[in-house]
Amino acid sequence: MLIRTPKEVKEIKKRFLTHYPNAKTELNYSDLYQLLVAVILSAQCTDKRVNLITPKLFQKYPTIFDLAKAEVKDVEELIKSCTYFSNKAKHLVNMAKMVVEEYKGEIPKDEKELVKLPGVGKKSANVVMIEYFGKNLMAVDTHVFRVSHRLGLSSAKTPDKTQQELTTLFKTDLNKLHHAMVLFGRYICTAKEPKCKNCFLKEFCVKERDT
DNA sequence: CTCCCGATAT
DNA sequence: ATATCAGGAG
Repeated sequence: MLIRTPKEVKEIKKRFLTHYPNAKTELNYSDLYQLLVAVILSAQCTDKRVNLITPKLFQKYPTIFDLAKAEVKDVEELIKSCTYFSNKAKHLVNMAKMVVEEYKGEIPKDEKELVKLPGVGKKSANVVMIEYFGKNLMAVDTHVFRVSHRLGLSSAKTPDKTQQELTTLFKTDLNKLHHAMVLFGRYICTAKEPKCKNCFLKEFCVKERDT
């Protein structure tokens, strides 16, 4: 269902883009391998925490080939301050093994292939496509999902559906909008106590606190 | 739909 | 002490 008029959508889009002109991920990385690892670790975990973990991890495993040969227990030790560390340690090593064995060590460059990797779901694959390859895609994480609902841009019950709706509504600059909406959700339209005083989209808030 | 499961704010 | 944050796999 469409709550926002096309004119309102345009205005919301414009404000996101002007308030966050240079939005990008807050994950630290220096190449595609590091970005993919950081994104896998960031599932249900804050970027801040991931950034605390990755320096030592990348020092011990500088390339995907090193990670493919790693002991899961050693990886666990390095990422244990991260939520679901046990699953993620397995995913990281298995992901690296798959890339080495099935893709000659070359991390795939499209979403369809990325999603096949252990620990990589739709949101993570989209984030990599947006961040590294600059693709015009909308990735829907918990922030984008919440913000979309509060702004009346989506009433979908699943992130997948919200992604389709946002893609249809915005059409262009989806990658920039993704980053902008994440930052907006993380620092202003927060899950718990939204900073409504600092909100530059107040007038579009449906004021329904889900959950 | 359940499990996974640490850190931080309250 | 407890509620809340934050995605993917089986």
